[in-house]
Amino acid sequence: METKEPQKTENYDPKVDEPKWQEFWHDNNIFKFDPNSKKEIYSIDTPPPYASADHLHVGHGMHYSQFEFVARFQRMRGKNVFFPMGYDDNGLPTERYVEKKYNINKSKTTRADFIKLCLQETEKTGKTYQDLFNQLGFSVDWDLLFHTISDDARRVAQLSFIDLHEKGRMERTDNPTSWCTTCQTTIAQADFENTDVKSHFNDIIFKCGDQDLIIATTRPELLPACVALFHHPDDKRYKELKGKKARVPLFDYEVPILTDESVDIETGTGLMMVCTFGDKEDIEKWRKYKLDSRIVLNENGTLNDLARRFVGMKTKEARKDIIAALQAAKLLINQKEISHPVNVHERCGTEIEFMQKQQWQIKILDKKEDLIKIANKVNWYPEHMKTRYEHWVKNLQWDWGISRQRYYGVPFPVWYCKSCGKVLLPDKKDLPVDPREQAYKGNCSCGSTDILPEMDVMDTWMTSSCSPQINADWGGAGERKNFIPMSLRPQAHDIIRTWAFYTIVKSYYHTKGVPWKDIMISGHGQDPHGQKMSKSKGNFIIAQDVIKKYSADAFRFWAASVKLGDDLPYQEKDVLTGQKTINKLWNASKFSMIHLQDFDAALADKIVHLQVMDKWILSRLHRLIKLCTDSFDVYEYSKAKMETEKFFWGTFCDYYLEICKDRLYNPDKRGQEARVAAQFTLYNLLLTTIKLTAPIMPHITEAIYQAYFAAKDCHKSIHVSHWPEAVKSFIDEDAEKTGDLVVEIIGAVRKFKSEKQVSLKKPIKLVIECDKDQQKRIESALDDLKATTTAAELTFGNGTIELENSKVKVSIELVEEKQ
RNA sequence: GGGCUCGUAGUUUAGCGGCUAUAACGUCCCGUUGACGUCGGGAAGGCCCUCGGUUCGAAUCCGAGCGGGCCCACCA
Repeated sequence: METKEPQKTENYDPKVDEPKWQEFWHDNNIFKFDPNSKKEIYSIDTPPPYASADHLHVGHGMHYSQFEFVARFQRMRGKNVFFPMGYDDNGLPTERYVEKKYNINKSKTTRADFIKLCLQETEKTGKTYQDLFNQLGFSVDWDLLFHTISDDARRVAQLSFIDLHEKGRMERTDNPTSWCTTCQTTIAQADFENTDVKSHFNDIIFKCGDQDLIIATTRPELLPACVALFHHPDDKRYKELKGKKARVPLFDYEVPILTDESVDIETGTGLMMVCTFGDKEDIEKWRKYKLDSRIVLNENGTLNDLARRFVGMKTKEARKDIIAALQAAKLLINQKEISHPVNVHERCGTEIEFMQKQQWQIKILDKKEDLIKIANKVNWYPEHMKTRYEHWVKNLQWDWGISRQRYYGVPFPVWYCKSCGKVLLPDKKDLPVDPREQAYKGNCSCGSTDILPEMDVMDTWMTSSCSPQINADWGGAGERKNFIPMSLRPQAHDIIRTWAFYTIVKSYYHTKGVPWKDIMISGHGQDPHGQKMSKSKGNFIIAQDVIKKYSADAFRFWAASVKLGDDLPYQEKDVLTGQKTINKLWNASKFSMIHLQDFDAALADKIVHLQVMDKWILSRLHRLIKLCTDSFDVYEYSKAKMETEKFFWGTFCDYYLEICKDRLYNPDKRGQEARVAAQFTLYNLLLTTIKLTAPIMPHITEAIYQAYFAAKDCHKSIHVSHWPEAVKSFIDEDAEKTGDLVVEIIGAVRKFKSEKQVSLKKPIKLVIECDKDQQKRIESALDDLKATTTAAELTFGNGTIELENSKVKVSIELVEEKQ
């Protein structure tokens, strides 16, 4: 294949050059995964974003950039990088997005129309994401793109269902479950979110014979659902109530009065009303004491005729009216304003209700210990994120309900026999199937042909939790064997309880193994004041806007400035610093390239006699290589970036470039050998520096590589070139000591000139007082030192003088220039 | 209420047992240096949240507290 050569430019302009290099990578298949390669595979379980956004904010860009650094590093390390992109375009998030955008809801449209709309939006958002990822310079292999609504992903999710069913992990129950009255579907514990709600504690009178019993409740609208009163067995106030019945006010029927240890004597009046179902406690007691069912809530959140004259009202409305009615009947004796946290559905903010529904669950509560153990076999970066996982698993209260009474999701591969009730599963090789659209092949074993499809779809996490299996094309024609565990799962910390957890559940149940070797967990990008970004708050900073204004490399520079796992406030000034760094890299390279025109890298290796300042900086460089490599290996890209930046700007540019100039410009004075030594050093310095920077700032480093190094370093792109090796023989402590001393003297001279307010070019007379060892050192770099400090004269005094870091005293005089 | 995490110059941060405690941005002063003014040099700026403890020695380790962020529990 012929390499396309982009046109070389004199100046580097990210607005023009970044898209050019992106095209270059694309045209030359730089990031293509090679299934036939013998190289070690490094596979990334890329987070498939929900197809439910018009724009992505800088936090998304930050998170995705952080593991993109890793992909580029591993590629340069010689790995065969499997870096896919996926879109999580099935399920409730997409449905909600569509409902909001078109102001519709599932009950007001047909399934077919709704699905069509979802698919259409899915495609649009896919395009938005692809644009962003391309603009950021993402090194994904787009041929590996997957959609969770695709046939392949459906097949995997259905295969997963059937496998779990076979393994006895799948259960169909009609246990009361959490329900969203807006989305009108069952939901899982992981879909909850907490918000503080202002409400009232209402003290309401129940009658027990002639006695008034006062119960405190926040949910008077559930009075018609009341099935019992409870108090603590040791509560003296209510001892004599045992075995008696109480009359429910307004609705006028009797409920038993029972005792249970779990009732808190201190809370409210110590008397508790149990309904079907107000909360989890109600469900427990209902089950434990086999209480009556008085289901008063409809699926859409209105009350049914058990509510008598309040029938048809929504809960909030009924609450108001029932309180008014109680007041009128003098049955409400007190009302206290409170604020309490309430579980709401994270997709729509609706308060969670409970509903008895036939649904599929994956049993997890009986395997908590195993699920914690298996997570220990994954390397967590940063490690403390594992604690969050453990706490979540320990505190789980519900099995994983995966049924959703929705349209746009992966259908269950399930039919039921109407006569015997048997669950009928398809043949695995026929997957994916859609029982809503196609008939079951064959009859039930009982002989019946009366077969009903399952109409629900699966929870969106049912698919995304299979992302490793989707990437491995489980059950597909091109199934990748030995692909799992994947090398890396990158994700943000807010979805540990969902995506990380569910993926581990699946992997453990399917294979008893881990889904990946490492997991790296990013923090959140925040607004400049450390606040969470949201559209409603108006502090939403769109990633593309920043890239457009500055550049992708500058954006990535910002994204690399925080430790893995930490939240990062968006600071425009940091992006600006990135922009300046791009400029500095280009200019330092321009200078270097001019002086490297006549340099033969291949020969130089043998003949060069390095000078002490060359040895000094090369020693530093090789320490840096070691540090960067070790850092990237444990996902500490921010450390690598910071140290490289410091070295490049503060040591390479500020000192070495100044030191070597005299040798480069004046070979007649300094000798050809001294010049070649400087060239050799410069060549290695620059090439190594841009390689170390390449994962973070891929565009500018590619531009520099192509402008000079590609032909010599012999790779099509810097991003498939070899990551630098830290070579021990370059570590030279003696040279470092000398170099540091020289640098310190240069610093002293600069300070002197600055205080005298003269140009750094101004000639001086330099007298250095130091010991013999130091004198020897300085003499070994004498010409470089004189040139850099523009010292017309340099002499040594005698004796050791204690001053500054190296205990050397320097006296400096300005030399009057002859006109 | 429980857990995790963070608290260092005006801002964002490095350091995580011993240096006069990093650096960048901002501020102030200076510099027509042949890569770069998107630059170079210099300066000012810090009770390293508070209080205890461990230690010869604490920004760093431990305990308590205060204050942010996140996660979870709390709906009677």
